[in-house]
Amino acid sequence: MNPLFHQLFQQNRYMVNRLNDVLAQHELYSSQWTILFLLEQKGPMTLTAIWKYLNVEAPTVTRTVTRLEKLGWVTREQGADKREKIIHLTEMAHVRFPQIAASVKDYEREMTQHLTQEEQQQLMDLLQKMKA
Amino acid sequence: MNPLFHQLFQQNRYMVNRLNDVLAQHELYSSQWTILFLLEQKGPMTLTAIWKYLNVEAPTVTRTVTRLEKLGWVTREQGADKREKIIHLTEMAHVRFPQIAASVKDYEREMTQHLTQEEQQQLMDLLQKMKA
DNA sequence: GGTGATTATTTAACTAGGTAAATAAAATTA
DNA sequence: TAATTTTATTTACCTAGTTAAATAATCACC
Repeated sequence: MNPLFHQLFQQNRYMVNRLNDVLAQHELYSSQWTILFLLEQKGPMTLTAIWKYLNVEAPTVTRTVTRLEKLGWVTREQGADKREKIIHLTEMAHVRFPQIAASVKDYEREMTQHLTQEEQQQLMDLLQKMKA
Repeated sequence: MNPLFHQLFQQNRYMVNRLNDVLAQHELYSSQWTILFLLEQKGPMTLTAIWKYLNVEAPTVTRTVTRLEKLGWVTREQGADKREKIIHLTEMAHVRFPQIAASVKDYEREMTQHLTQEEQQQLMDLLQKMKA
C-alpha cells in the first residue's frame, strides 16, 4: 500500500482517538460533537441538511441524533413539511457548549503544534487539491 | 471546528469509501485488504505482531482475521508458544493477490492524479511532522 | 516446584461509518 | 383527481474502530 495512504489513515485514526479522549471529559463522542458544533454554528437544521453538509449517509445522522436526543442535547421538531424533522439544540447544549469548544480548541492547538501557520495552510491545500 | 481537521476527516472517509468500492469487485473490505497486504509483504505473523504494526487494537484484528479465515483467505496456526496464533495466507490468497493489488494500484493512481510527485512527498512530510 | 504477574487472544458491548429496503408525506403528471 | 414518482426519515444489518474484562499459557521469582 502506498505509504501516503497508510500515513493518512493512521493520522486520521490517531486524531479521532485523541479527540474522543478530550470529549470523554464531557461525556461526548466525536461524531456527536460534530453535530452539536454544526447546529451551534448554523442554527436548527433538518436531518437531511445535516447529513448533506457532513457528507455522511442519512442513517448515520439519524442514529447519532437519536442518541443526542436521549442524552438531552437536542430535540427533534416537526417542520411545516410533515416529513421533515428539524433538530434544535437544547438549553443545556447552549450552556455547556463554550466549555467543550474550549477543550476542543486546546486539542486542536496541541495537534497542530508542530506545524507553522503556512504548513497548516499547505496541508489544507494539498488535501483539497487531492479531492478536486 | 478547525477546517484543517474537517478536511482531513472528510478526505479520509472519501478515500476509504472509494477503496471499499474498488475492493467490492473482489469481495473484500478495506481492513481485510490491509491485513492480506501486510501478510503478503511480511509473511506469516502473529495476531499481536499484526495489531502492533497496524496501530489498531487487538480485538479489531481478531474479528477481521476470523472473517478472513471463514472466507478462506487465511489460516490460524498454533506457534511454539501455545498462546500465539500465527496467521498464514492460503494458496487462494496468494493466487488472487496480484489482481487485487493491481486494482488497488489503479485506485491509488486515481486518488493521487491531481498531485505531483513532489506534492505527494510534501503531504507525507506534513502528516508525519504533525504526529511527531 | 508453586504462586503471582505478565502476555496472547478472545468475547462482549459501545460508537461510527456504509448499503438496502420500508414508510409516510409531498410533488408531479396523466 | 387518481396514480405515480420523489423526498425525508427510519429500520435492519454489515464492516471497523474502541475499551473492559475473561481465559489460557508462559514467565519470574522465592
